[in-house]
Amino acid sequence: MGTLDPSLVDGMPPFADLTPADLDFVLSLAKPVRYPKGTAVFAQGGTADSFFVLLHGHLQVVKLTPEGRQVVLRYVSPGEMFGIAVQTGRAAYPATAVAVADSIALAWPSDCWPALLTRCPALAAGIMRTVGSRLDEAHLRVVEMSTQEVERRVAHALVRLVRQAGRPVGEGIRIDFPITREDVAQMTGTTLHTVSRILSSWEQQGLVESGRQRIVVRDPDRLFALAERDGAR
Amino acid sequence: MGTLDPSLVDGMPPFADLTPADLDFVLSLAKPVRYPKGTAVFAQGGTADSFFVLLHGHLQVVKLTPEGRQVVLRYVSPGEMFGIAVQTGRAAYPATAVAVADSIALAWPSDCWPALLTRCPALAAGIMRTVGSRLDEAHLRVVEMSTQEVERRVAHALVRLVRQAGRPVGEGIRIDFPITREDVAQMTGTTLHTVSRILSSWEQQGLVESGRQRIVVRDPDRLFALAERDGAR
DNA sequence: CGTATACTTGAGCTTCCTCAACGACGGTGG
DNA sequence: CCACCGTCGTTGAGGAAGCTCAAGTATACG
Repeated sequence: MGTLDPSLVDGMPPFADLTPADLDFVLSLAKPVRYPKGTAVFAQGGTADSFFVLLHGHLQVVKLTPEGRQVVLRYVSPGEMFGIAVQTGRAAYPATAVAVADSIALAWPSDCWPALLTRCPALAAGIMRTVGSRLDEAHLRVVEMSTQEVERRVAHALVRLVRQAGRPVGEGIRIDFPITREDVAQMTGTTLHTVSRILSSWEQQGLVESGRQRIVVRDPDRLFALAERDGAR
Repeated sequence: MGTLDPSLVDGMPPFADLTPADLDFVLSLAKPVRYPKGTAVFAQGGTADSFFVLLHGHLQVVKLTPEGRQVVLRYVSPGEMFGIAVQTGRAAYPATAVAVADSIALAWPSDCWPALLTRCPALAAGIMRTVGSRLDEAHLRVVEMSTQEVERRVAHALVRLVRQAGRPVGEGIRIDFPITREDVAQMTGTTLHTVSRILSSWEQQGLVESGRQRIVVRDPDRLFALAERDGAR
């Protein structure tokens, strides 16, 4: 059995700076795995025995509170690493990753991380950058939740989704995976009712066009303005 | 001029695993700097030309929004690293660090990080763990702000402060640096008024005892229960 | 002793959540 | 192909948590 095609991870930040030989080595340790829609890649609290790069599809990363409430931490798009708990010295995954569309990921066993690291020290820097930008995003979200009202937070969430998983369609940009009002609510710390009202209002203003598990942004500029601009009506 | 006393960083996680010789090397590149109360160690947006370990005192790390609102990201206590932006590949500090008490820090020039890394690769893992746990904390805070009411968030903030900077006094544990209602509000995403009301109410219940820039927790157990327990009164 | 900064407390109001009911879409099986 | 049913979405009414506005009071520092 040959090694995987290097073009699979073409241009993915952590692997971009590797020599072809090193890349081959890295890929030789990985296994591609399919995750049909609805299946979990790993579960919060489970032993962190692998880390991943998403090749195809979309994942939702959720955190469950002791009281049973869910919060969506982020969505994973192709090209992104996820499940990188070993690298941060954690034995267990701090959240659950679920495929929201049929997905394929490359999986590395956690215990090959030391070998990878000695062979390609540059990987460490790449991971550091990744974790660093996750930290920035998390801090940004804390600031947002501390200072902005719900409508603006929802606008911001949609902007991020469009940037990350936007797919141009007829008249607008569509979020490229099924997403419910409840999902958006769990991203923004509100309720599905409030999200529904906001989307309804935006729909009347021609800002978005949405339906069952489907959101199409028709006017990205105005949405962006809503997210960024001052409380100015 | 000799090198710094290794006992300065005794038991500080990122340096714990270094050989005495390596530790000497690391310390030879650092300079101790004093930051009187009220002065900034670095400012948000400024070039990240140094990284630090706090030796003495306490810092507040704040993020400023475009609209001019402040959010307190964390407090730094002795032994903790801070300003580690180079390590995550950032050119500028994402937040401002201000001394809330007279403080002393060890400062390394950012450009000596590569040299440090080649000499002591183990440092990378230590930093990764640090950044990883910051990420966990940030995510925890997002979850908290999404799901818990203000009183509980304030309780949680106080618990963390007690753990991190609690100093036993006569009858209780005191937060070991000046902290205002406004500061607590900026940690929890609320207003100084609400914090004031909550502390007043807790004071009447004998839970805390507080005054101008001063908070003493008299009953840590009950405070902890307030922070962790279900909405059960 | 005066002034600046921090804290307290009340009253009213806004935002958003909760509760409730209904409507619509889409997949499944007859 | 149609009817059914589960899931998702919409919308209204009421209420509560916490913010805003507004005084007024204490504490430290010069």
